[in-house]
Amino acid sequence: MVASSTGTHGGESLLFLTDEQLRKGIEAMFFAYRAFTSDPDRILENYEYGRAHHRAIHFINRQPGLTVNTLLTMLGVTKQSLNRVLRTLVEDGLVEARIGRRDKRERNLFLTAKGAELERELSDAQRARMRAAYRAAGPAAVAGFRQVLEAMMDPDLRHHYQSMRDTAS
Amino acid sequence: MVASSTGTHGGESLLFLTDEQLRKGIEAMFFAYRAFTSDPDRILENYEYGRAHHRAIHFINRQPGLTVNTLLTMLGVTKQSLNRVLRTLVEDGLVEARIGRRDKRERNLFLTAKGAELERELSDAQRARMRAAYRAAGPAAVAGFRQVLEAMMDPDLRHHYQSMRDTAS
DNA sequence: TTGGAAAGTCAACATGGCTGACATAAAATG
DNA sequence: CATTTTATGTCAGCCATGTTGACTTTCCAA
Repeated sequence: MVASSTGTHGGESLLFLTDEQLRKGIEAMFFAYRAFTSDPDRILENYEYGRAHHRAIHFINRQPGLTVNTLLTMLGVTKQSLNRVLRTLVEDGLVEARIGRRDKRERNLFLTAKGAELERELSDAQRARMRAAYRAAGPAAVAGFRQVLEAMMDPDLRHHYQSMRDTAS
Repeated sequence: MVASSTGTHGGESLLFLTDEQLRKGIEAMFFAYRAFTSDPDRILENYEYGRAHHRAIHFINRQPGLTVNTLLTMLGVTKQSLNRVLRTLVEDGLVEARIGRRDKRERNLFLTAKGAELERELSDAQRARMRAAYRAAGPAAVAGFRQVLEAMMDPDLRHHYQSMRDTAS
């Protein structure tokens, strides 16, 4: 632990809220996110796909059968933008778009076996880095990591994050 | 199922390293980073600048007088890409590129008063979110947050991160 | 029956990555 | 001094992925 920033009994040091500490946090986000995306990006160079395809595949895998609209709000892009990506994934047989049973206007999205295979390759790489970082930092740090990230999210997106099935995979 | 990886053999619970936990971490990074960039992005819409300009301004502010090459490696883009951004910033009087004293081939980059002003506006917004997240999560969580992010970085970029002037702690 | 929602599509445009090629000035090296 | 290397800048073009706007089809629901 950062000793100096934890010395807060009644006196409230709040050293961890200095502009300098906040700036360190900002840069940590920048550099870590770069690393975080680099592994899948490297893999995707071998395919005709990009980061946008990865994101779509990730969320379809996470929540099989989700509708286009749901995916849209999770990704935070326009339907035109997503559609361009989704179309190639469907054409290439990585994603299946089944007409909704209740509501036939909706499309429920699923990964095919081929799609699941790519998803695994991408997420394996990403998990490997995450696992190494988690292991190096330890359980307590991981808890803090998650707490801060969750507090940083916009409330509506936080709901998407929290609503994840915690038992899956 | 993750059940197998929840096994607590040896007494040390590695529950935080299950695939499910790692996936939560991956999504936390995604959603948090989205939020993290949203505030400056919103501000930049009022100007003719984008995220790339923000990043350049950020690092020039952090390390006044740094060379183009240094900035290049920190940002991890090509010189053509950076130059496009840097040129507009210099033309618009936000950045000054002074010829190096020791080595006249080099350009030392500085923010002008106008550049510093925009930097402050952008980083104020970003810090505000970071501060709120830090405050909500507390000092111990912040320490863990930083530990995990640092462990996640590529070693060479980690050096850039660590070499920051760190006045506090 | 009609209005609105879900999805798909076309077109056009902006940003910001990339590669490749080339120019200039200055440092470094033989 | 001559040559090579380095730091920077620039032009041209390509690609991925974001945007807005307009329009269609299908279908649910009031």
